[in-house]
Amino acid sequence: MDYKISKYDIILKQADFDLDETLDCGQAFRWEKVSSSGGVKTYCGHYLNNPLKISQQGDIFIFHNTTEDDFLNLWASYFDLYTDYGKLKARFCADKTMKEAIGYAGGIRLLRQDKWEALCSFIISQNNNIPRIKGIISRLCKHYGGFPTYGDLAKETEESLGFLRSGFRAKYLIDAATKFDRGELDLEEISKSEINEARKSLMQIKGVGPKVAECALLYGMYRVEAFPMDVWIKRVMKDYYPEGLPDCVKGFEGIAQQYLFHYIRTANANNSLAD
DNA sequence: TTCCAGGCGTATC
DNA sequence: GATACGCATGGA
Repeated sequence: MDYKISKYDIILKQADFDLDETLDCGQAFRWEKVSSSGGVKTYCGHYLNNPLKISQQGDIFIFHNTTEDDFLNLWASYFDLYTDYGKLKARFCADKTMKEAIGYAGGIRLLRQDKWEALCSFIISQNNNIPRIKGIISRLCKHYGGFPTYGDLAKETEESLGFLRSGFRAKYLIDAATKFDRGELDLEEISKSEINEARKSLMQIKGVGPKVAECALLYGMYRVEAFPMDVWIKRVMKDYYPEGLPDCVKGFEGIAQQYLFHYIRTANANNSLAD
């Protein structure tokens, strides 16, 4: 990794990385763009309630007020910096559609998020839109002074979570929290299970179906072979891959999915403008 | 006003 | 196992 320490900051030179494409592409919901001017963009957010302010100018990144220890142990892992995306992208580009998708947003990286937070986030995501998902999670974190533990949520009721305005999803959050709090399910164990076993375990939670389970596995447990099928990816499959995914993404379907999700949504937005 | 959003539970066949 | 429908909320 090509980085140096400058007073209280870490300065990193990193290819295949863009903050907008990675932090605002619907995989994480707690990052906020705080400024963008003169080619420098800055985001603030958290991993496991550790705060970070990060800036980007081209392929140079500044991790503000960060120790080398935190950079190497927390953030390099969170941003998946130990994975060679150049190599992955080259492999994916054997497919024409993948090549085009990567051309739209080659700076997407799969974040290694917290298991519990990712599960909750995607329970909240169902039949919902991204701005409102962010609003609900923001109210949740504001209320608890950080992302709540499952112990915190296990104490709540549908009524006491009314402030979230999360609708029918509140009871699903409580059911998940209760199952982990009582030890009926174990996130560490699930993350190490064979993937079909893991899917089955997660789907014991009310409000967790195939899609949410797949997201929890991909975004919270870095199971890159998981492939969440939402309304957008269903369109991709219908329009581009009626015969199924190409061989070149095998084993990394989840990372390929990130590029495809961004691609179909961007293409759709552009078509809407043209209509 | 109506439609839709990174789906799922339930009822019905 | 497949298919239809309701669901809370709020932005477009």
